[in-house]
Amino acid sequence: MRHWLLKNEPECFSIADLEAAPQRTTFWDGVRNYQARNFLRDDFQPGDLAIYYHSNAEPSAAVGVVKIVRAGYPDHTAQNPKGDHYDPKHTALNPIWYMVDVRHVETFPRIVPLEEMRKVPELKGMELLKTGSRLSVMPITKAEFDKLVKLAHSPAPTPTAAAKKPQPKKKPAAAKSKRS
DNA sequence: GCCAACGTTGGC
DNA sequence: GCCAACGTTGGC
Repeated sequence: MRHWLLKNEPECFSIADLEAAPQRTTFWDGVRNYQARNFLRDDFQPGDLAIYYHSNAEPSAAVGVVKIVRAGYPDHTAQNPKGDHYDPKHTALNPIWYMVDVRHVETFPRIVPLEEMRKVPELKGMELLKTGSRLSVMPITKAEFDKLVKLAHSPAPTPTAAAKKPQPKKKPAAAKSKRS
């Protein structure tokens, strides 16, 4: 059994949306990157667990756990010319893009922000933390998975005086259209 | 909003 | 097959 990290913008589909979905399950569609596709098509297995990560969020953070309930199969949203994820090169006979089904397992009692993850030695090796990392589907180790779950069930770290910075004023997030 | 980093495209 | 231009991602 493998462990994964799945990234999505909450404006697009948040973990709350997944929790509210029928059977608390959805297909993880719209991945249009070959490296991520290979993971989805070749390596995801039912029973695998994944960290749900909110990107472009305030703050960006690990927010929960999902379980893979169906292995990779062709992403039919690539065949919808009206959809955001249309790709004319993808056909039913020669599929290019794949998706998996995921089911909600847990919404963390405390989210683990990216900023906090960067400070945890056990998480140093994660692809997510690398500069310029844009993969939306990536493997993580069991140790990394367990550490994130443990952090999410522990109190927030108390910032030291030195680490405390005045928070710059933030504008409320503008309404965003669904990501393409 | 800015912009660095990245993947993809297309001219040659 | 190179690589510059382009579009996108995503933290800040």
